[in-house]
This record gives sequence, C-alpha cells and structure tokens, in this order.
Amino acid sequence: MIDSKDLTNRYEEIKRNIVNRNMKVNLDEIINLQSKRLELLHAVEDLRTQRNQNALKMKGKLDNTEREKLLALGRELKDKISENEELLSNVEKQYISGLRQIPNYAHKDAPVGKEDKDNTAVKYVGKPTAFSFKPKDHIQLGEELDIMDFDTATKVSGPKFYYLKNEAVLLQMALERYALDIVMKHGFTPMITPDVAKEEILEGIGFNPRGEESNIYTLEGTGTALVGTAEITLGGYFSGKVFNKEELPVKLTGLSHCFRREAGAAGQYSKGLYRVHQFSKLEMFIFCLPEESDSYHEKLLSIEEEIFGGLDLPYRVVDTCTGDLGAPAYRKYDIEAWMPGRGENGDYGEVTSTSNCTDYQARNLNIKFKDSDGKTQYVHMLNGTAVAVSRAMVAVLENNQTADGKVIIPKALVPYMGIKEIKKK
RNA sequence: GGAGAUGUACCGCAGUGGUCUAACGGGGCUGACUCGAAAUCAGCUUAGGUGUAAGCCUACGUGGGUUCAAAUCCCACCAUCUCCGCCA
Repeated sequence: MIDSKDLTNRYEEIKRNIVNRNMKVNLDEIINLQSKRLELLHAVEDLRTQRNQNALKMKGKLDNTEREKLLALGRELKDKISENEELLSNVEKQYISGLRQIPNYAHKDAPVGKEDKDNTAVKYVGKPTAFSFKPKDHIQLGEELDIMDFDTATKVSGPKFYYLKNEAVLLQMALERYALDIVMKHGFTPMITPDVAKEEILEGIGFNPRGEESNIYTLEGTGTALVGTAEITLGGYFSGKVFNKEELPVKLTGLSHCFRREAGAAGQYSKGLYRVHQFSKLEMFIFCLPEESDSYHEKLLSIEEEIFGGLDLPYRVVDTCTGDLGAPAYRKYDIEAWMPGRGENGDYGEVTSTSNCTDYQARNLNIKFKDSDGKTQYVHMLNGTAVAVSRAMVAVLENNQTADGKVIIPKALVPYMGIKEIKKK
C-alpha cells in the first residue's frame, strides 16, 4: 500500500493516478475513515491512560470506601474501553482494506492508457521469422514430435494442463538451467522456493487470494495458497526484516512451479501452452535502496533481453501503460516474443515481465533498511521473469521449425540438451 | 500422529498478579585514559502509533478470556527442540 500520510498530502495526484489506471476507488471515503479512525484512537488511548492511572492507585493499602470507589471506576473504564476498541477495530479494518485498494504511483514516463492496446512498444529486436511454408503452432508440433500431450492431461487433471514428454522434458530443464546460469552470472543467489505461501504474504505482494476474480488456488482450511509466481515467496522471504544499508541490494532468483486458475480464459490467444494452470518459472527479485530502483529495473530488463536474445528469437519490448500496470507496479516492461503459430499469421506474445514496485509491497510486508543516521525507511522491491518455461517453449518450437517438420534447437541450448534438433520418432 | 520441554528486545537469559518505566550478561555505538591498541571506567543501545511539545498508547510466539490491574492466571492455536511411531 501507499503511505497513509499521502492521502491528504498528495490527494490530487492519487486521484489522477486512480483515473489513469482505469480503477474505481472511493478516495474521499477512505480519507473519511482515516479521520474517524484517528478520532477513535485518541478516545481509546485516553481511556487507557485513565485505566492505567486508576490501577496504579490501587497498588498499596487502601481503606475500604476508597477501594470500592476505585474498583467501580475501573469497571466502568473497562466497559468503555472494550466498547470503543470494538468500534476502532471495525473502522480500522475498513480503513486498511480501503488503503490497500489504492494503487502505487506510476512512473512519470509510463504511458497513460486504459488497456493493453495502449502499451508502447519501445524496441524491436529481430524480425518476425519468415517461412517458405505455412508454419505449425506448438500444439501441432508437440503432437507430431511426440513431446507434449494435452488430451491425456485433460483426462487426468482437467483442461489447461499438459504432459511434457521426451525432448520437451530436456528442453524445459535446458531453459531453466540456461537462464539460471545467466542470472547467477549477474550475482543473484539461486533458490528453489516453496510452491505454497500464506495468504498474508500473498496479500502483501498484492495478490488477492479470495473471490471470483482471484487467479490463485487456495488450499482450503489452511490459510495458504498455491503460488502464482515465486515473486510471492521471494518477496515474502524478508518480511519483517530491517536491513543495514550496506547489505543492499539483495538479489535472489527462485525456481518454482506457478499455479493459476485462469478462470474464463479461453480462445485463440490462450491455446496450448500459452495459458495453463501450471508451469515452471525462474524469477528474479531485488531488494534495494529507493534511489537505485529505477536503474535496477533497467538492469532486470537487460538481463531478460540477454536471456531471450541469446536464444536468437525475435522479440519486442513493451512499456506497460498505466491501465495495465497492476496495483503494486510503478513501472512495468514486458518482453513479447514472436510466436508464428499465434493468431492467424503469427503475433507477439508475452514471455517475460519486470516490475518496479517501489516501496508498495515493502510497506505491506514491513521490509526496511536502516540509514547511516539510524533512521529506517522502506526498501524498494523489483521482480522480473528470467524464464517462464511454457511460454519460452512456445517461442522456441514455433520459430525454429523446418519444412520437414523438425525443430532446430537454439545454439545456446544445445550444450544443455545434448541434441541439436527434435525430429519425428 | 503420540509424549514432554521451550518461546521475553540484536544474541543469551531472569522475571509466577501491582515502582516491569522488562533486571543481568554478551554484542554494538559514543566518550575518558593511551602515541595507537588491548584492558579498564562512564554513558547510550527494541519497534510502531499519536501529539507542536512534555508526554501518552501499543507490542513479552499468535488469538481470545479472567481481573480495578496480566510477561505472570485460564483456553485455543502456531513454531522450535528431545524422544517414540510412520515415511521418500
């Protein structure tokens, strides 16, 4: 969430930002709750002071009438306190949940727009792959090469699940290891993270585990959920932590499964491996000083480009518009790879995403650093995809197919796979 | 899953109803002594909220309860350790 003091200090800016992000938040009501909360807090604190002083008077020996008087007052205060505390806690809950609805500020250069159409392509690398034949999509390739099985997965697990077989298994592991080596080279600590997280962590990162809109699978009765990304477990890793200034930046990279409900997602653009309930992803995460987060964000993007560019795949970089940012993000870049089997004649499809969430998540998760003068401030937190295996696989297979139905393995992956091509059995 | 023990501030640990404003020790910081260091001595050293400020309020694993008053008593839960059972 944002700093509660900003509600009045930066009122106009917050209001404009909510509009730019195409969100509906009743800011005035939240401000109203804030002052109501403060009023009740003062009342409760005043009553507690009276209670404490009254109790203090009863320490020593007292005569009976005096004692009875103090006891009566104590009882009266006790009732008043619990009455007011209940009011306070109700108002507080509403206030906090309102405060959490307010999105992060947006970077001044983030394009203003309502939906993904308004995202700005800032860079093109390579040209859409040209074929002398009609290219197949990855689903057809996967079946013909006997490396994927969607139908059986639907029978066993339901729609939007998949089995990988044979070379696709090697390809998944090769992609993970290839990306891991690059990310480690940049000083990230490798981790394999839990695939389950507590709801308070999910919410701190900015995911809503509850409700129809939620993209998260909750584990009933446990207070936990399956993670949609290792961003959750990497970001939650330091919840409650106070860093010394010299300890920053901390750079982590985590490999995890990712589970997403994707309720209602269907159609041409979601087929096959592109949108699935479960996939594997290597995620990068940085905790840093506020003044450094913009430059680390650029750094995360450049690592993503190094990974994707290294596979010789055509892609573009997109600067995400305000309406498409997601509440915690201050700025977000996506890499969209060319996918020849997407849509009628091929299209770009998102393969990575990197966000600078500034102090928005840190305030929820209480992650700070101690300045040289001993003051504490919230850290800035950034995340970025190193490789989302299923989507990377779509791009690799579809771009590297040949007229005779084979797939040529990108040079960078050959050492990790031990083979140069995938052909029919 | 069963039995027992433990959970207190950066670390260790004391505290079984009211000066707990959380002792004591370690560590850290500042200063004195010293050419400098060690040793020694003195002082400081949890976080959040609220208030112009003095101050006040909150937090002793978490959540409830009892009481005029809870680190302390009661209930539930969580975590850690030891032993047993099961298990990749």
